[in-house]
Amino acid sequence: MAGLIVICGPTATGKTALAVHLGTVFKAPVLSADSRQVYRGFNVGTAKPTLGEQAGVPHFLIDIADPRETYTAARFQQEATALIHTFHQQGITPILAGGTGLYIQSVTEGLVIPSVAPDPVIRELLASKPLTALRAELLSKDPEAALSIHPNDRLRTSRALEVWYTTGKPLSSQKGRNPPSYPILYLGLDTPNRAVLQRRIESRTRTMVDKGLLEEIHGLGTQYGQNLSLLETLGYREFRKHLHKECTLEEAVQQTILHTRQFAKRQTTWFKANPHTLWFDIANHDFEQLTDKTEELVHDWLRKTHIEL
RNA sequence: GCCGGGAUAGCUCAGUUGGUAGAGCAGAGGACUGAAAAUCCUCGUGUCGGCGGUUCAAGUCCGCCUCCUGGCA
Repeated sequence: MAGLIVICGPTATGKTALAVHLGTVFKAPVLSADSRQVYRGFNVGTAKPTLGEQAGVPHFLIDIADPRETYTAARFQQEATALIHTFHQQGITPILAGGTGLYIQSVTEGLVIPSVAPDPVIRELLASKPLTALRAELLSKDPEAALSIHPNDRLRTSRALEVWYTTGKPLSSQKGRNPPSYPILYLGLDTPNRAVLQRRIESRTRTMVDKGLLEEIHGLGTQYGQNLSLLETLGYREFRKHLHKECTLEEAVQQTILHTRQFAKRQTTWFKANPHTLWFDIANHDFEQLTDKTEELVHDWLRKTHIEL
């Protein structure tokens, strides 16, 4: 019997460090659940685990996509699920750690994602039409989806239509859940003290600059072209403006901090919805206390769920 | 010193012929099924710089004062 240990929480709370620590202690591989760390070349700006961190514990689902392709939640689900299955066959309980809520949920709740791959042609067509027209069309084709999607949400409206066009069936009838049967332990890192998180985000942003974020962005731009859409990613977008002389370095830093804080809030909202998560306030614990407590919890959980290492 | 411009929500500013005020950004909360570091929703009482005056009624008109700001000296 094997299970899964999830480490979730907003950005800059120390998920990576905790995952590496627990992975080392329990000899568990770490699966990253991060929609940007999957891409090769996006290292500094995504706070990707360093080679040193990855050396002690095997990491997966990092550097598995080319920046020119579009990695998706469905693909993540397939790859993560396959990895977990493989580990379980060896009696290994892996750690799934990251900040992309949808990616984690796709695995832990076994989301049944309609199997319609993004179609660039359809998307381009939909992008050219006024949103009200898309909305009206969706209301007639898939009223259930239309009513659950806000009229201003172009992205979701388009997606629902894309599913309709390619399958002839409504998106709403193709969604579902098929949760896995193995036990899952959810550990969450966050803090109600927003000032603490703000400081961590600020220092991390400045550290990224010191570690060569600007050089990384420049390199990606020359390697893949300036219209690489991934360069619009939070933290890359802002500093790219500075590289293009559209703002000062400090302005880019401030914008990044601001946007990261707003992003962290969205992550918090997402993860809060899971009632099973055991939360740890990073403002009240130093790293050692955190590792002690979580180690103990993992031990208890392993015993309780009859998981052997 | 003289002549202008300004002072309204944390910030930048709207405010029509007088009827006790509203946008963007910030902030707070929320949603989320093949783009998710994306996309989207909800939330606005503030001595309208101060004191007087005119008026049924003043952010809005008049006077004085304070503080910014541009020009001329």
